[in-house]
Amino acid sequence: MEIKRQPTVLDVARRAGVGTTTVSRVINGGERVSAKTFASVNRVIGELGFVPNLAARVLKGERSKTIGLIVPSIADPFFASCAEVMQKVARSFGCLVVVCVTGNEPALELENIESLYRRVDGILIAPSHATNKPLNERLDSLAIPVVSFDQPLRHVDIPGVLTNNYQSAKEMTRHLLQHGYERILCMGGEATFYTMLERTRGYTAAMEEAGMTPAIDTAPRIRSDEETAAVLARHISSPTPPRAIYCLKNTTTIQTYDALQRFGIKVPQQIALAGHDDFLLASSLRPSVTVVQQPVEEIGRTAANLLFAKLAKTPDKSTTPPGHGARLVRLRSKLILRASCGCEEAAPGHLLSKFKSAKSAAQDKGAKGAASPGETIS
Amino acid sequence: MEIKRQPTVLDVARRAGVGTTTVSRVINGGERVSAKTFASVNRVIGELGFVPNLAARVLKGERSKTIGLIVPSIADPFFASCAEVMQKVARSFGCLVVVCVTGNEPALELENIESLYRRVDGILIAPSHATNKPLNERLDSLAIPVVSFDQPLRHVDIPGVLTNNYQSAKEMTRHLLQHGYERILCMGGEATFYTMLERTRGYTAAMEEAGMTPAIDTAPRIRSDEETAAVLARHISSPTPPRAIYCLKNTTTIQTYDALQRFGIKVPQQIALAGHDDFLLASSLRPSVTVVQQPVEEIGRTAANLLFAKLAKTPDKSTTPPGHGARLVRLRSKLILRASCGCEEAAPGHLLSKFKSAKSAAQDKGAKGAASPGETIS
DNA sequence: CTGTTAGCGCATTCAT
DNA sequence: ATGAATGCGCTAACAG
Repeated sequence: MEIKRQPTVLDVARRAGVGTTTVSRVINGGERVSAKTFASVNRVIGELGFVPNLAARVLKGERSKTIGLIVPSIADPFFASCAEVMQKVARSFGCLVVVCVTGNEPALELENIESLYRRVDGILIAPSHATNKPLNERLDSLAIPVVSFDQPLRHVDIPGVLTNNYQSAKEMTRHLLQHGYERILCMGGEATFYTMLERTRGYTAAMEEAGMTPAIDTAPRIRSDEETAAVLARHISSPTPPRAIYCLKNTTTIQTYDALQRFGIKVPQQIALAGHDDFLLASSLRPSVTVVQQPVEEIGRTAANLLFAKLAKTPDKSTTPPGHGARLVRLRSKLILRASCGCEEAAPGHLLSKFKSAKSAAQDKGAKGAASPGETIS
Repeated sequence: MEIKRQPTVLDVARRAGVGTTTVSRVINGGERVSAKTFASVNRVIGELGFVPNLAARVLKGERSKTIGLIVPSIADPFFASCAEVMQKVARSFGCLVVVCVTGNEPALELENIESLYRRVDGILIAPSHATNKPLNERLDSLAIPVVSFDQPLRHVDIPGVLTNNYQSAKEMTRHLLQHGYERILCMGGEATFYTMLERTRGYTAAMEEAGMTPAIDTAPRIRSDEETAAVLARHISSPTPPRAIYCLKNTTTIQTYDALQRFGIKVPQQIALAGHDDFLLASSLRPSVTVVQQPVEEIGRTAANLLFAKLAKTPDKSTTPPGHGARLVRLRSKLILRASCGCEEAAPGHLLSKFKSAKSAAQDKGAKGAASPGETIS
């Protein structure tokens, strides 16, 4: 465990009998260096365990090889999955990712941007409010590439990746209507967010298109389990109880599902249910839950790639603000029709027989290591 | 949108009519500076929008105000929740968090450590293998504080936070035994990990204590849905099918639960189920799922605090390796007894009446936009 | 192909 | 209480 000072380019240079420039060239790919010196310098680098000091590089105007990710919450499965892919994309570009969570508080969003600024090469952000003026302006003046996802940034020249919230909400509502349900309630919290607004719009459009009266019950803040249950109870007890419910967001869907269970209400026989955003176990619940599924990983990958594309276009050190070319990429969500909306449950029956045949095949070492390669994470 | 060069201490100094030293003093708290100059310098800083350049500071030997977090996956709810608290703790210390995911691959773990080294002030790591030699040694030679969590690091002087996996697995198995089940199967993937090993040990101990024969079916890698189903099918079809199943990890629990549903097997009547690690919706499923619940947030908070405690002890710039004082903090998990193990389901009945009273009070505008501000309802 | 040299922006001795 | 000068480690002119 040597506590010696970390070796520098100068140490390497001396030991290799060359100048510091040559060392610098070698660690940067070895342009304009003879194969011989290249090799010998590289050897010395190995011997000394030399690692270039990033701070010094950055000070010289090089990139920090780090990008920032700003999300409302990293514990939220949606953002967690996004972060995972983004991290992978970043690593493929030799970049690290620093994660900031905002809890959807504009003040924290701004604060995070400040602490990220001049420490990262670019920023990926899932803003809480599309029209946050100070945020928009600050991001616009940043001189490093920014890409938004999940929600767009209005009024500024910043590209973003989002899904067709409006369209898919409309389709889901239509589907509910096709089941013959007339009174369809739209429930959710965080009603002020862009995504929620879009979904509400889609719901309303489908209802009006069918000549039905939209019934929307949202709250500005995310609702607790108990709040959701109380709201639901009120609607159920009303003279015109809903025949179906469309939830704007997966936590609402889960809370609603849970409350319906507790109330002893049969889904979908008494009240049908559909939600926006898929969630783990949605297919394992009985009844399984019908949802609009967003292409989460694709969102993350697309946003990250967009950012690195901008980074690639802007030569190092150029302080030039990201040129005009803002684009909104809109990805398509899918309707996953399961049982809670009234569609047939995928025959739950005794599928055991299906696996019986596997029995002999897997009889080897207790199925040990019979791992199918990669990407299992679905 | 000024594209001007970022202001430096020199710019501030000139404009304020003082020397750079004074500016430096001001931005570092203002020791040895008259109140008057302090104020005037501060004003200029505001006017110019001056922000100290971190790279230059780091180059001078200051801290980077950044910590690294290395986890197998950030999409995993357990690590995502940890990350969220850690991020919060870090921010309270003015630090950012860079997240690296390893997919449990030792090579990536090492690679991440290298890319983090000399860019962060400390590292939080959830190692995949407690006894990974190169990893242990590298971490030990790092000269910056390291704290492990979820799994310990063996053979090195590095503190860690973990839960009583052995004990809680034993208790859960005992509970299953108390239900009168005799053949209890222990299932899981990633069998080589410390946490899994500990849980397996606990299960075995409880079984042997009761004079039962342990039956363990694990795989070195995490299993896919289909693999789990196949493994399960084999056991069920065997001459001595299990009466209960203890799953080592939440994904396994979910997969098993799902497979049992598909097989049309009644839980817990035909086969009882219990798992290690709680998960979202475990209480909403019917039957609800009995689990060992780890204090996730507490793990994250404790680990982060441990790291910052070490950071506080080591004065800036000191290259002194973290002194000896490694401690393992062991947090207690809880048994959450729900229905899948055979315990009574919390009466699902028609609790609607409980909420009926809210009806009249909320009868206003057809519930449209009748969003009660925040938490009023409770 | 290779070496010398001058900063990048800041904290810091050492004078004053 | 304040300032001038120095160097952290690296890259990029600019010679050779």
